[in-house]
Amino acid sequence: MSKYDHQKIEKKWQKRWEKEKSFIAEFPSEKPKWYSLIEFPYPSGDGLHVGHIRSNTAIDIISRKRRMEGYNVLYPIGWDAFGLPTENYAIKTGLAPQVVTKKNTDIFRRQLKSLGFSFDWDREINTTDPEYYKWTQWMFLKFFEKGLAYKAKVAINWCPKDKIGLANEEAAGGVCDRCGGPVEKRMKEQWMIKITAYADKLLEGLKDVDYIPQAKIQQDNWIGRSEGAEIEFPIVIASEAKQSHFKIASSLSAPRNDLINVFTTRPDTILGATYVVLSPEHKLIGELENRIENLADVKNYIAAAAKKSDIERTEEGKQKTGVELKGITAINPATKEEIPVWVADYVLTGYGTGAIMAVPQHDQRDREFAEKFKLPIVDKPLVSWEEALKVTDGKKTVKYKLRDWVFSRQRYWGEPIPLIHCEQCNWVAVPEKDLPVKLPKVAKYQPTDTGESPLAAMTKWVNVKCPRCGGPAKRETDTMPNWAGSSWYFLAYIIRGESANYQLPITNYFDAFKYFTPVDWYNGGMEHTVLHLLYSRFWNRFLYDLGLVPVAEPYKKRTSHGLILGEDGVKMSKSRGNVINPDGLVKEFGADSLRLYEMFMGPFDQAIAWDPRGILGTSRFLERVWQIGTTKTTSLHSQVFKDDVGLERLLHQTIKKVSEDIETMSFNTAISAMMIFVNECVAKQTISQSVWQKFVLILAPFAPHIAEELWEVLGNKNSIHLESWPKFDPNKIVEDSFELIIQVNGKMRGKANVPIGTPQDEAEKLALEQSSVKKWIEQKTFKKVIFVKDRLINFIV
RNA sequence: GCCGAGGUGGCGAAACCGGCAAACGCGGGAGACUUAAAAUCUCCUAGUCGCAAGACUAUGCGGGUUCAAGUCCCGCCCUCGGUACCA
Repeated sequence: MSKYDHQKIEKKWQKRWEKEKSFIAEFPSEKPKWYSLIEFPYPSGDGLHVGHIRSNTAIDIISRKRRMEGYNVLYPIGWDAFGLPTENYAIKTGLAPQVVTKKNTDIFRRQLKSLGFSFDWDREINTTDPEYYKWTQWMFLKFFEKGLAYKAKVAINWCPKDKIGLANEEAAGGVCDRCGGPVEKRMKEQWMIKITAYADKLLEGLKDVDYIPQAKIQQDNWIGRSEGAEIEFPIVIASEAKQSHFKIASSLSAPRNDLINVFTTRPDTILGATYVVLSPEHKLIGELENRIENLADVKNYIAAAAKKSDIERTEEGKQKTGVELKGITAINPATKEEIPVWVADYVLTGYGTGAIMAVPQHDQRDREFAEKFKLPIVDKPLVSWEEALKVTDGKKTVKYKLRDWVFSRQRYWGEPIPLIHCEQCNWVAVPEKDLPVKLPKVAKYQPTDTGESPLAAMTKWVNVKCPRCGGPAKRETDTMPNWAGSSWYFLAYIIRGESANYQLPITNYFDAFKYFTPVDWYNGGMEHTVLHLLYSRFWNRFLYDLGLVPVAEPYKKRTSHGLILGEDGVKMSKSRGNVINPDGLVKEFGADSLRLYEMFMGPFDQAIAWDPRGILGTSRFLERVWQIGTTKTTSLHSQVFKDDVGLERLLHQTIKKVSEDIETMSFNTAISAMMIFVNECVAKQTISQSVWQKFVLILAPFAPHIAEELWEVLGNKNSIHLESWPKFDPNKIVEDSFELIIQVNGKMRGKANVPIGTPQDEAEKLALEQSSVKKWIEQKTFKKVIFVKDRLINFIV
């Protein structure tokens, strides 16, 4: 009896897989394809997180099972390496982000390989590789070319002390996380991408995909399509003659400063509209400035609102704030009544028209506001939509919550936006032959104190000739958001398999796309189910509309894993000191034990706290498997065993359970079923080889190293991943008896072991023979007997 | 606030379509083996009352539907994810 030497055996098989290129996806191939995808990691300086292992193992299990089922599996890996943490590290240490990224990805690669994931390492990608971002830039230029990229003024977080723009995370709670000072809002010109033009397509696409329902709902709600109406409320200015301003707009298209255009999803409630509310950023306020009698109050209020984020504005719950615009009123176009106009930050600029008609009788928020400021709440009858629109001259419109994508960052560590600004020609695309526009080396990674990216200081790099007219021009110095590179990476893996340096043009890869896409199963975190998923669906849909990719929806199926929290039940973080380093666990218990524990620890889709003792259970389980596999079967090779019907039945039940549970990601119960099987084997003197062999096969996707070794011990020459997935025999899983539950008035009073298929009359007879049942029934009369076949009998007395 | 998910023993959890609540594992207890310890193996382990047979109470809280509710319905409370520049 020798102990299982995980260190030696795991290394042995990892070497062999690498040498034999066991997990390389082939193209072209006669086999059916299977494309498994995990969200490629951000290579942070902290090293691999145990959470990565959870998601990677789950999809590894599915990928390995699919190979055994005869598929040509693509399960790729790469690095989503642009982003803030690396940049901030570079700012602090002066080390180039390129160098830091190289170091971090080397660590991640070694760690991932030590866990035996069946990745196709030949297709490894890195979003910060200029050959990779050449494509990201090329695709951005397609958006530009099609008029979907445009410039607009957008509010950013600005620290007036540090003189830099801040990410939302760096400005949490309205405080700069560098200096602790207050953060302001500042308007800045940014590149935008018109994702809103795809709102309906993105909604429709959801109908055809197999996402977990909450992911679909989140996407649906985020896009937030709502049908309503725009209705214009004429303005009355107290200081002027009222009559002259009492008019309905003749043209709805031209913006006018004597009307407030509101958006409502409930035009039918118009008779109850008792005031109008503008968002603090509404431009009418500026235009009517000299007519507002309490201008100082209004300006104070607007300044205070500017300091809050949208979330802060609305989350202060029932404490609504606002200021009336004194001297200005509006006319309800349906009732012709003069009603007050307020400014309040519960109305958001970005949604609808930035102005609402308040109907406190029908809307909770309006009611709270009205109650607080003693505004009238009237109960007027509803009218039909048609009537409302007719009497107000309003028009039906569709609005979306979805806003356009802010695509600029004033940062170094991102893809340079490949545009050049020329005084004569305005914005001009960098010609395809000049891509990629590489990130130049800079001395400082800190944004400049005008809020521009550090690239702006590279005058040599910035000043170029206009590609169109040859005149003096300047490069765009903004870079792209981290979302850019991850929006199309599932295509990059396919390209990378055909061309190591991702040669353009994209049309070369259409056949490979046709074979491999869509991704058959994409797993990721719930934290990505809105933004990343939506951005990449949009990006792919855009390429599809250009005829460059063959499928409209990139991901056929989407599932989500739960976060792994620290032992203390909170998110793992360096500062809390609750981070688990997988290296030590792999060394002490082995990759298979760790993989198994992470799959066994709880339901895959739920957040769970790390239990440092939990791995002991799966490690003991594997040790038992090893002992059985090396003593109870192999030493008795040539012997003929009497069939053990009970164990064979359990084997087939286990194959069924494990096969099904993998598909529903119920890995914890699959492992529990395998434990039950192994516990049963422990009690046996000998186990027939044919039974044991099948068990090793179903264990293989979970614990591939030990399974390979035991497979070899059984006398097999080929790797276990070349074998077929075992099928259960439906005839062999059937039990012949079951425990009948006997209830009286719904309470369990007895049990009886009876054959499957026992009819009601027999069950009744058997039940009433039991003294423990009888005493609850004696001297009472039956009202009813409920009989559930092969399960229970319930006497109502 | 809004959108989404969750709440079951000392702990992680299981429970198909409404049908024995607590499978499997961790921890704990007792025993075997051992000079001893570790490892391993066997048994016990929701709570209360009871000598016992057993009875009662239990799935965040309060109601409801049902022969029967962890599961379905209504109303709350708490925790987590997202909230558009963390990824």
